[in-house]
Amino acid sequence: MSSSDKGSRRHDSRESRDSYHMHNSEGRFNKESKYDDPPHSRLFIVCGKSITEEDFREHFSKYGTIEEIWVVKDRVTEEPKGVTYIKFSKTSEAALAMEEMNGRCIGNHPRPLKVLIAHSREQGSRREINEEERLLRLFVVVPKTLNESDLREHFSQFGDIDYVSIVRERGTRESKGFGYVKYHRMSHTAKAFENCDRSFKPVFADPKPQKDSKMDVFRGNNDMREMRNDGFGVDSGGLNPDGVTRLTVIASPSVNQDQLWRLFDLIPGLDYCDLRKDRKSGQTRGVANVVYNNIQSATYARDKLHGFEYPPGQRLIVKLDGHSHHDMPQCSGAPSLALVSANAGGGARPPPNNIQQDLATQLAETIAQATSLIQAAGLSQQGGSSGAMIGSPSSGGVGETYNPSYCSVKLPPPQPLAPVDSQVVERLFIVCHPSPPPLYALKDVFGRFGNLIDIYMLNGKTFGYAKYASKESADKAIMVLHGQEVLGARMKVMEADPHDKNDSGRKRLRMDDQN
DNA sequence: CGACGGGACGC
DNA sequence: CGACGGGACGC
Repeated sequence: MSSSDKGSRRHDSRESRDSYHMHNSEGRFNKESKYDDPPHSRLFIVCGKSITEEDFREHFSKYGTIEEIWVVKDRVTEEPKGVTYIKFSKTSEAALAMEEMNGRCIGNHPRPLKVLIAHSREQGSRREINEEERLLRLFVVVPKTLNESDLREHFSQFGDIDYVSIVRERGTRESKGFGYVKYHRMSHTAKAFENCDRSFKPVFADPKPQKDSKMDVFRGNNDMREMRNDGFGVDSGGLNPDGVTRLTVIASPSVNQDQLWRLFDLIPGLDYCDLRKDRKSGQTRGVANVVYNNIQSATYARDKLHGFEYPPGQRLIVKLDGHSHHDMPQCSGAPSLALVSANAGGGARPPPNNIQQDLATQLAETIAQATSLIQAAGLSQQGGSSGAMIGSPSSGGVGETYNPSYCSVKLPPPQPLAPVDSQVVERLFIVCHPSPPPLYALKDVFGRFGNLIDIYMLNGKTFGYAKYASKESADKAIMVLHGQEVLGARMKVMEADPHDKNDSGRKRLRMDDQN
C-alpha cells in the first residue's frame, strides 16, 4: 500500500482562497498542487539504493501522517535509483522529518540520508537562489495598526524568531499592511504557517531578488490572461538579428491606435506607432508598425508582448521586421505583413532595470483600461440589434462615441491612469444600484477625467472609492457621473468622507494557540 | 439608504 | 552527488 488513501488527501483548500479571484485558467496549477498540497509537504530523499519503502515507513511515520512513499526505480531495469519521495499530510510534518532525519542513517544501511523538501515537479532539480530563506520566511498581511512588537508577540509562540518586519511607507513610516516573519527552523515556520491567526493570511515568502520581473504583470492579476508563446513562430529567446528596431504588430481591430501606442510606449524608446486597419481574407484586423530608437527596446517589446492577449482572447502578434523575410511587402502565406526592413538608428540603450517594476504596474493598468474599453464596446454591441461582432470597423473610435448602453452620458476619451504612488488629492464615494458594474467599466469611466489613481468596490458591497491625483479631475467626475448609469447600474458619486485611519479598521486576533 | 481593499520587501 | 510512477472517482 504504497499509495495510501489518495482520495482523502484532497482535503479542503485553505479557508481564504477567495473564489472571487480564482475563476478560470488555473488548470496548470492544479497539477502541481496535487503533489504539493499543502505547500512543501513532500520530501525528496537521496539515499542508498537498498532502502525499502518499509524502512522509510518505519523511520518517518513518527513525524506525521504519511500519504505516500515512492521509491523511485529505473523505468526499464526497475533498479532503485537511490531517490525516494515521501508525501506528508502537513507541511510541518515534512519539515520536522527533514530536520530530524537529514544526515541520519537508517537500519544498517551505511549511507546517510539526504532529506530535503521536494521542489515542484516543474522546478525539478534546478537550483534556486535563496533556497533556505524561502522556507523560513512567511509573508503576512497585518492590520495597519499592528507594529513589530505585536507581530513578534503573536508569532513567537511557534518558535524562535529570526526577525519580524513590517513594510512601511518610506516617508511617513506608515504600515503598508504586510510584513515578514522569519524563523531559524522550517518546522517553526511551518507551524506558524498552519496555526497562526488566519487573518494574517500567511504564505511562504517569495525570495527577495527577483531575477526578472518580465512576466510578473501577467501573473496574479485577474484582468490578465496568461501569455503564451505557442501558435506563432518560435521563441527566439531574445535574439534580434541585424539590429532591428521596427516591429510589425497584428492586433484585434477592436484595439485603437491610442491603446496600442500606450501599450508599446510603456517600453522606453518608442519613436513611432502607426496603426491601420487591414482587410485580409474577409477579416478585418489592425496592423501596426512600431519603431523604437534602440534594438534592445524593440527586442524587449517583442519578447514581452508577442502572444499577449489584448484584449483577453485576442492575441497580439508581434514580429521583428525582417526576422524571417527581407524587404518583402507581401509574402505568400497567411499573414502578409508589411515587412519593411528598417533600422531607425539610435543608441543601444537597454531598458533600464529600475523601470521594470513600474513597467509591470503600468502595463497592468494600461491593459486593464484598454480592455475595459474593448469589452464595453463588445457589450454595447451585444445589447444593440446590429449583431455586429466586437471589433467591427465602426468601433474604431470607441473612445469618443456616445454609447448609452455602456454609459448614460457622453464621456471624454480615455486618459492614462495616474502613477500608483501619486498623492491622493481627492477621494470619491461611489454607490451603485442595484449592484456595481464590472470594475473594468468603472475604471474606464472614472479614468476618463484624467488623474485617476485607483478605484475599487468593496467585496460584496454596493459602494466603493475612487482616488484622484487632481481635484479638477475628481470634481469633473462628480459633475458628469453623479446620477448616471454604467452598464445598467445607477451611480451616486460624491466626495468621500475622510478615511478614519485609527482603530476603526483594526482586526481582532484570536490569540489562541492550536497545535 | 450606503462609509473604507489588497497587499511582495530602501540600504 | 540527486528530481518525478502507478493508478485512477463513485454515484
